[in-house]
Amino acid sequence: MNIPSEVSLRDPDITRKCILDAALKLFSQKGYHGTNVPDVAQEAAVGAGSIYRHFEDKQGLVNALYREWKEKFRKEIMIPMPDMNLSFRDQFLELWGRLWRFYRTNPNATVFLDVHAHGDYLRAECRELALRFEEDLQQWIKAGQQEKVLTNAPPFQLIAMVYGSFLGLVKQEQAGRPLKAGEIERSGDLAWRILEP
Amino acid sequence: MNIPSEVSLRDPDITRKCILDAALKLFSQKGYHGTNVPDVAQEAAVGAGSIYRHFEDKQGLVNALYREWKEKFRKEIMIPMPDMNLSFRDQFLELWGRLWRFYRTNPNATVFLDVHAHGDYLRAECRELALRFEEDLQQWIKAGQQEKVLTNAPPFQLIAMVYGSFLGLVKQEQAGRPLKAGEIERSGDLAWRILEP
Amino acid sequence: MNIPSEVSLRDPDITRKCILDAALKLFSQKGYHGTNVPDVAQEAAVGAGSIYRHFEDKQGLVNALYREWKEKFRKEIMIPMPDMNLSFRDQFLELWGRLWRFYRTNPNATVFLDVHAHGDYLRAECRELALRFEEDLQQWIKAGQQEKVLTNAPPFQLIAMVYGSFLGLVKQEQAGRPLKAGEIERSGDLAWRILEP
Amino acid sequence: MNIPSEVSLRDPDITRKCILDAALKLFSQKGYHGTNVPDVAQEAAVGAGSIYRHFEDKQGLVNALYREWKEKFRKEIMIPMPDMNLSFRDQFLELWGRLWRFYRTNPNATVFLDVHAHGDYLRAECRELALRFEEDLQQWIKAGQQEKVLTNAPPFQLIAMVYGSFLGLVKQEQAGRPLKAGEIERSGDLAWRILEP
DNA sequence: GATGAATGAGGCTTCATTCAT
DNA sequence: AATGAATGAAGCCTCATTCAT
Repeated sequence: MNIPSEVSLRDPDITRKCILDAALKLFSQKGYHGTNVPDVAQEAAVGAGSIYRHFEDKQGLVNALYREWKEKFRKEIMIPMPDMNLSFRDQFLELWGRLWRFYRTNPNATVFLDVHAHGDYLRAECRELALRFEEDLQQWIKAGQQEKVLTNAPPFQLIAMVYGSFLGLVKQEQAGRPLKAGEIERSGDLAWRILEP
Repeated sequence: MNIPSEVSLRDPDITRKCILDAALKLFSQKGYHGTNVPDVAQEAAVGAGSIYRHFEDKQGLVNALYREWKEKFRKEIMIPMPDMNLSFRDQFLELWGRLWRFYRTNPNATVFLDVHAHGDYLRAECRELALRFEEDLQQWIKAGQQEKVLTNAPPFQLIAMVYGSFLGLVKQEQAGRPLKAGEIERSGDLAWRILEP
Repeated sequence: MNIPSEVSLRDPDITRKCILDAALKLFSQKGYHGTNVPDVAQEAAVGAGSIYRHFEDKQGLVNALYREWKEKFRKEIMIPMPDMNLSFRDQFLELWGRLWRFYRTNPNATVFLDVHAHGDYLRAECRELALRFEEDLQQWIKAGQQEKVLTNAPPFQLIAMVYGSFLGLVKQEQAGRPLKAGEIERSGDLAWRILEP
Repeated sequence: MNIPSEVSLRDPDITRKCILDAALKLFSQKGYHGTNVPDVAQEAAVGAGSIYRHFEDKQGLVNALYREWKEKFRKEIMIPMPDMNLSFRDQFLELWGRLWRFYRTNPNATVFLDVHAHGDYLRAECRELALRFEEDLQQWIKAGQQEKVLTNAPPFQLIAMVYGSFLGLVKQEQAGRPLKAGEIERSGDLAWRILEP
């Protein structure tokens, strides 16, 4: 009854990658509920049914996407931790630079991770990933606070303010106001001020 | 004097208010596409059809909601501008305090305005509202920069970083980690550092 | 976006009845999996969505249908039980006559109850209904066996053979070979022989 | 003499048999529309595509299955016809015994033939098979009626009642209430009564 | 001949919207 | 003005079928 108009010979892993890339683009632009599966399929240039060969369902797709990117994000930002012989300021500037590198390389992923951080379609496992990441950062902050080279405030709040600053700038870029090279460096100086003793 | 022989059981304006409140709650929690009209009606304790008597359609509802709250937000934050005889630092702390007052009084609205700031269901008119607001803030920043009491960086970026910090803290609260009274004040100090010369 | 082409003013209970009747017809003819919901809607002359206003889903629909008809069947066959002053033969012939009356009045329902008796989409509650019915019949058989006016064999088996005979004849009718009036009566005589001592 | 240099790993006929067996199991349990082709393939431990190498399509598969089993059924029940020197009662008991032997050897097939006897996916050829079988039985009945050793009623109806009784007992077994050896024999006595003059 | 990933029509279900009451 | 049952387009998902390997 159904005649596939074109049979792809792609490696299954490549098909999976195409789907994830298409989903990333659409989810980051239109959100989870605003994106529909057939559109993801079209963007990925696969049949709608193929998505279900690689993912349980739409929810399984966001969760896989979130997990993959959150993990990638964590690794690129946190591993390896900046050289502890550097000053905390320089360590911070390194982290800030990594954030920007990640964003510039993966703008959609950066937006996606922000927008989907609290959807009720994310499974517990994904929420824990996010938590674990913040706890690692917290350790770093606490160390600096004990050395009196970071200001004294609840670590979670410092993280929230610094990462919030970063996301604020990201939204500027997304709205069509990109930062120039020097401005990015400058923004690191400004963000560092939040943390200074 | 005429005494109405029959008094409508519900003031239409009250019905409208109920709908807007219900929509605010649901839109802020589940997003535009994740919220459906019958649920808004139920939350508002009105019939589904009644929504269409007060708003063109679902899109008309978000737009009205966004306009009303963005306007309210603008007024509560910007009007009147802090006393220009105060130091810029104190002016800023006043603005930061207003942000927190607004958030604590209207947490759903604060989240709503953030989450829906870039939906493609927002009509141009709403986007302009947001822009105009930022331009007013920009003026304030530029004035400070000319007086050399605010750091030199593109005003839009400073706004983005400061408001981003605020939103970062708001997300912390939404995630169940509320700031104590002293911490809010402290956060103002920290945010101010971004703007210092 | 959607404009109902025709708005029905039917009493909701009537709509529900129309859906049940349409479902009975199609389920009995094509089975559960062979019947699709839009077809039921069309047969019932309602919109496809309306079915979900009255029933949880397709499974909820079969279950409701099965429950209603199994109950109706039980009442028409078993209530009131034939006069116990009659001979068991006459009691049986009365029951056999009721079966035929039920079938002739509700041929689709008779087939439906047979075909769907063991579907794994039937909820436990429905299966119990069927069981309870058989247990009542069993009581009647056991009474006759104690009076030595019914043959001695496991009651369940006697029920199975007699009701099987009835269903065999029903299938003949469904295949286009209806029994004439006298033949129905005759079939009662023949079926009775199974039960005779 | 030629020795094949390479022996096919699987005899095609065996593959075909595996598919038919898997289909029999699933079709008998879940019906035609309730069974899907990939599941048949998995049950048969073959690739989904292999089914289409042996059968036209899903409909071709049921039809082949029905034809094979109906034919096997006919042969096991009717060939050779019981010794005509036996009394009709003994001839009947022989047939009844064959029915039970067939069922006990092929329970799925027995259920399958019953459940799928009237599906509209069966091609005319299959329906005729069923008809021809009944006509043969009819001949046997008519002969007995002419000898006045079988009761006088339309042969089709007698067949329907007797075979209906058999199916009723089969359904009991399928429902988990198996007949003991003596009860099967007993059921033959009871079924015979339907036919007695 | 066998495989199984890919396909997309079609099934089940949701929900924005209407309108008779 | 308010209601809420009804509607049907559109979304999510299944599965019969194909074909490159």
